[in-house]
Amino acid sequence: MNVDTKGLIIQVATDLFRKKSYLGVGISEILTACNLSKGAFYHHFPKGKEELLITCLYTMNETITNDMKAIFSRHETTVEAIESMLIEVINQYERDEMIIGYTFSSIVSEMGSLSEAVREVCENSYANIEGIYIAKLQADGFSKQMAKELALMINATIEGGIMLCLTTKTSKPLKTVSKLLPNLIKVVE
Amino acid sequence: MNVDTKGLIIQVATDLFRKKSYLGVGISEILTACNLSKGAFYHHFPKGKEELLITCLYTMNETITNDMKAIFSRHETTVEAIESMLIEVINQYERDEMIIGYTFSSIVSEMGSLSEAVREVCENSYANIEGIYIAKLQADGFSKQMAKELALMINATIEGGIMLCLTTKTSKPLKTVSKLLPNLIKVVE
DNA sequence: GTCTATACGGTGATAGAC
DNA sequence: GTCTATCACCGTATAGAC
Repeated sequence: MNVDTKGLIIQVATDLFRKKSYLGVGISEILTACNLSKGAFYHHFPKGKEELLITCLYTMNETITNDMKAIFSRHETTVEAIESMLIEVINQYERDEMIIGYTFSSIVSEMGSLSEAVREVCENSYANIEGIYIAKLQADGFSKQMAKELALMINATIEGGIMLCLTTKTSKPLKTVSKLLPNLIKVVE
Repeated sequence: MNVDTKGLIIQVATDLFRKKSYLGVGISEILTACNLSKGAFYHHFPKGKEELLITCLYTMNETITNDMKAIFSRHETTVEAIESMLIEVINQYERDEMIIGYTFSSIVSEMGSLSEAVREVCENSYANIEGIYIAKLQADGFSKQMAKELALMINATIEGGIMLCLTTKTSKPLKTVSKLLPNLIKVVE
């Protein structure tokens, strides 16, 4: 019936993992939402739930970096690109009451110490995200060293801001981040 | 035998929750580590695991804010206090390979959308932490409005930095945060 | 490639003895 | 206040029919 069962599982699982965390969602729940049975699942993911998670992380990573690259190519400077990106995240959060990208922190918190494989995928995803910042910052004229440090700061602040949005159930933290983050970049510019 | 069984449970549970996340630890595991049985546990926490978590969060919050207040009273400015605080966190992380405070993000990620009660305790804890920053920033001469925004930024950046430390298994992210965060505060000072 | 049926361990939680 | 025994349920995972 369905052309791409595996794709459906990944899509539904990614959505549920974001909403209810990885450990908070069971395979049965995912399969019920997909209208599929265990047999179908273990055919596509013989190594089970963790294999599914890692696959989800890879596709998330690809989506995020593609989105970011598109935004960053449309703007002159790093500051402008980040402001534009954050506006998009904030709008999406206010619309869906859920942040659907740019963050792997929940997975790291849950699985970072339990699964080395999962931690490495997350580390790699963050490196990709910071890579985009670094390239743009260097184009802005920052030294490679400074660009690296700033990229890390930007990544940390945005991730922290997202987490505070989830904690307070408002978009205010990300709005403040969007307002003050440019100061960090401009001060050394 | 033990003078304070409830305190022991809280202590051991807090430690395990930090190491393996809330959903990743079962009650049985906590009780084995305590050398106790279900009966003892449900005597002290009749409402079960979530009640235990909330109790742990309260004591964590108290410890963190007490530690922070002690550090902040020893230093003249916000920048100095934060630098001192981060040095402590970094040293502790390099010693124990685990961050044992200043962060509720893993709990928020896991339980924020599943339990409103837990989310509210975390929100309150973050408000307490930011309150300490705000008081010091105002003593530095910042306006109330500016102090609030800066406190949020500081909180977000440090939480994000901690999360990146866990992801990369190094203390580098927090070191960079410690180095660059003062720029954010000084630029408007 | 998808189904049904099942195995088996672990979960949170309860009841009742001491 | 702590124990043992037991509960029903859900977790992941497997086997075999179609």
